[in-house]
Amino acid sequence: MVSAQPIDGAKRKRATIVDVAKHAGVSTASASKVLRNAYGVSDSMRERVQRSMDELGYRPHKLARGMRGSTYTIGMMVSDIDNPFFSVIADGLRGVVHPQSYEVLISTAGYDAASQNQAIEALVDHQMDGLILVAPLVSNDDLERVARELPVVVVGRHTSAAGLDSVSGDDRVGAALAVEHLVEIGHRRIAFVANHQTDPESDRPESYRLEGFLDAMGRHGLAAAATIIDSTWTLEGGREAVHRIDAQDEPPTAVFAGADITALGILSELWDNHRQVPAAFSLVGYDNSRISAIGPIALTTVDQSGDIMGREAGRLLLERIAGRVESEHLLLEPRLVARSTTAPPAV
Amino acid sequence: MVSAQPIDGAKRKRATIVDVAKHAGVSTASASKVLRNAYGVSDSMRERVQRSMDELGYRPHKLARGMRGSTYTIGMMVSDIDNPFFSVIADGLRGVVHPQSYEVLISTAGYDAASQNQAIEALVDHQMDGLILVAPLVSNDDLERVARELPVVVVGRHTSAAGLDSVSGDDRVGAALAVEHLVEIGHRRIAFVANHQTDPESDRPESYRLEGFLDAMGRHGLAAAATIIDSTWTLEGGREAVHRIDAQDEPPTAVFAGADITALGILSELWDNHRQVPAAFSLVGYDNSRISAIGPIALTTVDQSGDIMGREAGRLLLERIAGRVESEHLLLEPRLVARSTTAPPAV
DNA sequence: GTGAAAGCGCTAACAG
DNA sequence: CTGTTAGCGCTTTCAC
Repeated sequence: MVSAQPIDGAKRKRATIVDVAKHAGVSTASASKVLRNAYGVSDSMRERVQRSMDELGYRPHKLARGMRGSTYTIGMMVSDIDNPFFSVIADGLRGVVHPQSYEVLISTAGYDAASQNQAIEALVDHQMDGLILVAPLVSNDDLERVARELPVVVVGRHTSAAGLDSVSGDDRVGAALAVEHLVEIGHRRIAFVANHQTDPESDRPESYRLEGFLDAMGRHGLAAAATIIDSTWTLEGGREAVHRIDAQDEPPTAVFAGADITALGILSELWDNHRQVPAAFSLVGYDNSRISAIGPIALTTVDQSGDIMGREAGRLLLERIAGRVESEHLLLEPRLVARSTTAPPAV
Repeated sequence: MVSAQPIDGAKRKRATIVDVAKHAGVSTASASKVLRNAYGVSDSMRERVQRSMDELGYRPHKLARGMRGSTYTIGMMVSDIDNPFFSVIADGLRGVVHPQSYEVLISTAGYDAASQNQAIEALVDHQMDGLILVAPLVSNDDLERVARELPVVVVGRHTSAAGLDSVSGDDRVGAALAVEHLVEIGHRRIAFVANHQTDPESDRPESYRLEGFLDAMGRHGLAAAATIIDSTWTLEGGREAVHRIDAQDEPPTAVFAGADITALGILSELWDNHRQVPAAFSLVGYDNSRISAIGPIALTTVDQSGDIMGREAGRLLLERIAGRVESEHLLLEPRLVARSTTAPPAV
């Protein structure tokens, strides 16, 4: 009354490592070693087990692996799946981790700290081997807490949180690039659309871009000609910004939108009122999202090379999974992409 | 030499169900029942266990749950994270499954059957409770194979595969809508940009849209005025289509692009050559992606209400997880969104 | 209504 | 170099 035999004809279950081991006539431990490319297996055994795995169509059970070892899966948190910038990052990331037989699973988290924390927890609960957090809105404390549990790389946010890596664009330099370009073609009165959607924390890109804008204006003796338009970095925020800009006593001849999506909103609102860019004013975005290149848009913008960010983030994360403990913080050089929304002022 | 006491001061581990049970002074089995809202627990016990969970900050371990029961996670496969249509679906989906305490994890799979199959396997290996497959490019056989393993809902593809549900737009009707609109404002010579990027399988949206286009043209006695432009549904494909259109003996006065992204490519190419829409020809897209609404684009297009698709897909999947076995196939009514890229022909 | 005990598929010690 | 044996945290019979 001990031996249990599988009832054939019933829904055939997936092969397990026990089946493989039995089929190859070895112990499960050995089969496991082959699976993990671990040390101490003879070539003949490796081959035999491999063949059994193939024959049985064996695929390891991620969950079971995760219970003891690792899941070979890395989790990526993004606010929104529909962000061209995020998608480039994801591509870059996959490019470096796939060859190492890691997979990427994405969790979309929305734009508030609470739901982002929840999304991060979900990833942790799934026993990911490491996390890529893209432009997270959670506090540094939260970041550090997560980083104590598993390897974390933050992308697109200059964080001072300890115990994790980060890679982001040099937003200060990027903003300066936009200013230089506008000043060079003759603009003086320049407005910056600031993002105040979220709890302003000093290490967020928007803060650095604002700072970079103000510094650059100051360097050109244009501190007095700089205006800050308070809005949010969304399509709707861009539309609203137009009205705030128009309400100025001396309207600017150029607007630096801070983000492409905001610039798009501005473009839309102007268009609805039969106004043109750069006739109404010159416009610069930030991100060089794919849309910005589309003919009728042709937005002048700042590129922050998301693909490289993704690749570097993947590299750093793999290193951390492999055991590195010192933090690394990468700052990537942005570059200006001049298109048709900027022109010399009308005088 | 039996009692083991946790060494305090060491890195505090996450609370497990054993800790909760101990803390509440009940068995792990009971704790588990409370966790799962299972039958047969007294109110007093439920309350006691709940409090212990809160106090210990207990979060169940997805992997361990998945080993025996379910992971309360549903997997979503998309070709590309950067597709506005997919993102709306994802939002709709989350809207219905979150309240039931299910999470969504996304895997991006690219545009070929092989890597999509791989992405699907990855999701299965993670023991998802169900799968949402968005516009999958894999064969019906593959779909059925997966559907035998776990609940599956296909979105955006009319599939005849057995054992799964599907929800998609009525592409035939959508294409007809575009034709009606163009014919109504006076067009006769109309071109359709067809997608031949992938192995043409009869149940793909592109086939239905092509069919719908030809049928509608026929109904208006315009079969001879219909042209098919062979290209691919990408930005680049749209650009190329322009040259093929120009090469026609009698160029069409209107173009139905089959997808917004293609229309965007067309718009871009025209713009680069200083040609305008609808002056050069009227243009209709398909999808009503967010970009199409942006002022300078203002693309006339067909909306297939992705949010409803997402919601319905979630509902169907939950039903299937709950045990439904009969297949359901939903067909959603599309609707035309007329904007500025269509106008009566120049005569 | 509640609890004890047997696994889920895999990996990690440790023996041989 | 290979095999035995405990678990990982949870759910699930099945007794009580």
